[in-house]
Amino acid sequence: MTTKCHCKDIPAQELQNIQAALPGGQDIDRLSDFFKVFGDSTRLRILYFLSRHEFCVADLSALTEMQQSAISHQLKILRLHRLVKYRREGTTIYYSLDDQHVQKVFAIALEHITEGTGK
Amino acid sequence: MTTKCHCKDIPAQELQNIQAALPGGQDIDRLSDFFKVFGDSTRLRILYFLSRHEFCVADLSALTEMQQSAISHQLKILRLHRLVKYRREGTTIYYSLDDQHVQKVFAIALEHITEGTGK
DNA sequence: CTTATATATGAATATGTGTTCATATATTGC
DNA sequence: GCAATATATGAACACATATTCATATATAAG
Repeated sequence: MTTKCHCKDIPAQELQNIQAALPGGQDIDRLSDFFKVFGDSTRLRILYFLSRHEFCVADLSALTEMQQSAISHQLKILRLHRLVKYRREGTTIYYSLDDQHVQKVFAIALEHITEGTGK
Repeated sequence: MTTKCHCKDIPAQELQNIQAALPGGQDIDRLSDFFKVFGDSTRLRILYFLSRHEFCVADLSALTEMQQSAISHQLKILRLHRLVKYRREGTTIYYSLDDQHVQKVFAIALEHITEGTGK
């Protein structure tokens, strides 16, 4: 749907260009899905712990003080988004980070959080 | 709650250090709240448009093809998280980005999304 | 094959969240 | 004051999602 600008100073042509350059609907959805993964404190804590060390499910359960089942469910989500990988050793499964971007995203988000008057 | 590692090769001391270094519960919550804001495609599109130009509510409504009310609700969330700012001109209110990190976060997320086999 | 252990999974539930609808507020011009 | 316009807001609803409980799967040891 082409848009008509209600405001005075934006040429219709420029508006159209901007709208046309919007990443496709699918890309936007993939982007928001990516961020959704980080939008949960349990998953965030799991990612934090894995950023320091490889851990098995039981340990993540203990570290986060959450039930094993909850951790397994969240690890599945992290797996599907390729943010963690795992290896089996007997009955134990060790998880670790599978993405170099995780650390970067953390760093920038922290910048935002900590800026301003100790907000 | 101090944790006892179920796995063989991690010294209890190191575990404790890792858990102790976890950002406080409040910080984790603020972090996940920050990401939650990006975890919605409507908000993401608004942020994208604002990254290209300042816009009034009616224009954002037209560009996103969503009702004015929905846009206002989302803009409120973006305001509360200090991601956008606004200025009034008559009855019209112009919104723009209020955070330098937004662009960076976008870039890194896109890296993640576009890596691999055109996933 | 049976038991024990570690992890995964499905169903149920409770809580959170985005959109819509109706309406309120704020500004401008008359 | 009143009408018109742009935006904001509260309630309702529909939908998504995180956790729990019970149970299934997988591996190892005997």
